[in-house]
Amino acid sequence: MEYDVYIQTCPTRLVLDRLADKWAVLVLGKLDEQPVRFNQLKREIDGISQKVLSQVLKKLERDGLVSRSVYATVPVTVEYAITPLGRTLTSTVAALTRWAEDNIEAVLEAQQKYDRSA
Amino acid sequence: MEYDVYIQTCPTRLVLDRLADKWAVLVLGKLDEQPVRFNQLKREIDGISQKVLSQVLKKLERDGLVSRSVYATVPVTVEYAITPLGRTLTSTVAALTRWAEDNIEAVLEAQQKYDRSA
DNA sequence: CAATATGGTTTCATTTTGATACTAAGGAGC
DNA sequence: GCTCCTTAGTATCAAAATGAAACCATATTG
Repeated sequence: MEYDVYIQTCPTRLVLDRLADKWAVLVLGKLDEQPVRFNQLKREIDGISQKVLSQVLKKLERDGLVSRSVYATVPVTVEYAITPLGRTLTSTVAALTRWAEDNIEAVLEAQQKYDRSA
Repeated sequence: MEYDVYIQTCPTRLVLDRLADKWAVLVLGKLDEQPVRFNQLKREIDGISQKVLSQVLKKLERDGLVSRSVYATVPVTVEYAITPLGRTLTSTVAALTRWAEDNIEAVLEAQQKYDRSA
């Protein structure tokens, strides 16, 4: 197989575009812990809008990374969970958020140095 | 320090937003192999525009992940290279592209299944 | 009878992105 | 000496994505 993300028309490019997204990373990170309902996700991912959360979940579901279950309660309950395929990805996206948290101070320092010299 | 990417105003959120980006991932992946010049990057990252490449490189440089060296040749040579800080990140972003290449078929299958049932 | 909760969709203004053209400086070919 | 090519970008403008807010149906609570 000749898949290569560096070729624009390669389908892997579309997948990378989906995953290399701030909101997708945060959603997958939350679902990795446990299944979560729509509004709970919205509350836990500070700053995400309903529209974007809805769109991200729909795309992740379409890609087979997330499953959606509806329960006929009142009001309706919709629970999102990670799939086995999605589970193979979570350690990678978790590494991204961990890197950000571990190296934020070095990054901020570099930014200040850059801004002073400019 | 209480850094948490799930808080909107946390500086780590800005870093995640920078890294969780298709173009940044592809640029870092190329620079991980060796220093590369501007137009060579543009040629190797199929589909990137000059403007976006320029912006991404500038931000990565500001964050201390990439260094920029200018040589007074004719025409001028500008070489971009990964920094030690950037080097601590490349294995993570490489894992992202590798996941995309390894799991693309499962994703495409999930998409077809989803589209058929809709 | 109004307020709150569920999980969304719709609308519209603002941002971001991408495609294209343009810059300047020098070398190569004719 | 004229034209084209290369370098590494910036400027411009249309198109697409995003974000904030309002709206929807349903049903329970106060």
